[in-house]
Amino acid sequence: MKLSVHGEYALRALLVLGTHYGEPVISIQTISDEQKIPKKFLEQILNDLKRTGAVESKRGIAGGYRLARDPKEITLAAVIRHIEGALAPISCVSERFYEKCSCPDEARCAIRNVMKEVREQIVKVMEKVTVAELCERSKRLAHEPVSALDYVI
Amino acid sequence: MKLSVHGEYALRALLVLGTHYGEPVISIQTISDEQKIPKKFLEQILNDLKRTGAVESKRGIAGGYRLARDPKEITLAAVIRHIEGALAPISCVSERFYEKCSCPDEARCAIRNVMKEVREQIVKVMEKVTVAELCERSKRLAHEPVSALDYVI
DNA sequence: GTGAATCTTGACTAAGTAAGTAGTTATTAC
DNA sequence: GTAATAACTACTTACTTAGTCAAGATTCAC
Repeated sequence: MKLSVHGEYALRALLVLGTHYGEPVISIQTISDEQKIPKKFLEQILNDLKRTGAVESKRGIAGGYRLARDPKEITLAAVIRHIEGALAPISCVSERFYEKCSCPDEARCAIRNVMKEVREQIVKVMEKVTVAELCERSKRLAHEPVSALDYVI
Repeated sequence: MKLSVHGEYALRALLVLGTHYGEPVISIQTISDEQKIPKKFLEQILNDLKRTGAVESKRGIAGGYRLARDPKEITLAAVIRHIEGALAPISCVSERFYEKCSCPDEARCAIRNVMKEVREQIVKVMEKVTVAELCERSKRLAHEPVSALDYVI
């Protein structure tokens, strides 16, 4: 049920680009430093994001990346779907990456029935949250006293 | 965000064992036939399930498997956690499989904040649904007319 | 134009996971 | 006690993931 680092890094990169939205471009180096992501690996990921149309790049000495669209219009669901594929826990309940599974009667499969619920819940959150929302949360969290934050051990 | 086949097969096997709850034991062969799961692969999975305490086995000529506990007490969450590990999409929001991630300030990480919501939603469904519930759904779905079922293409 | 900084592309690799196979051990009917 | 059946254990193969390396292309300051 896990997101790959690939997907996680993509979100982290978008968060950085989102907070600097409006500025010309941000270099890979800056993102890499800020989020502690291996630079060469990050290059690949930003390239993926570029192919999906989330970011655009500028080459050369003052080059870098920036969001290609309004951060309000980039949902986490869309990003993850492009980078990782299905959000659904099993592909027989995925709407965009549907694949038939081996169970004898898919339409009457109880597991599929449950997983459809899980999928809906995941999509509900990921579709709602945009890069803009992510940035707002980040800002809000930065101002909250540490005691108010909930740690998970 | 996907469940592995391992986890899926485990649930399918438990569904079979659940519907035959009360009977002495069910052989791997039967489960394999009923759910079209490669037999030898299924052996491994049932073995895993045995180690987690969900099923118990009987060897020899009339051997097989049966649920070790009341199907009402076996939640999908518990099964998947044992077979696959964390339900959470990233391990820094997992309660039982927590791992520190590389982000600079975990407590104030916006992505973590969102993923915590996703995790909660997943857990909510998976914790609620037990093997007994799965069997009921299966029975209910079997009796519904095909037209009432929603197909996903 | 030269050089330095940056993105771009592709191949490469090491490690881990998934899926499946083969052979072994225990139980019981006869 | 032997043979059949079924659980159990260990191993293999292929694929994916996470990350590196190297060479190339573009832009801009000077």
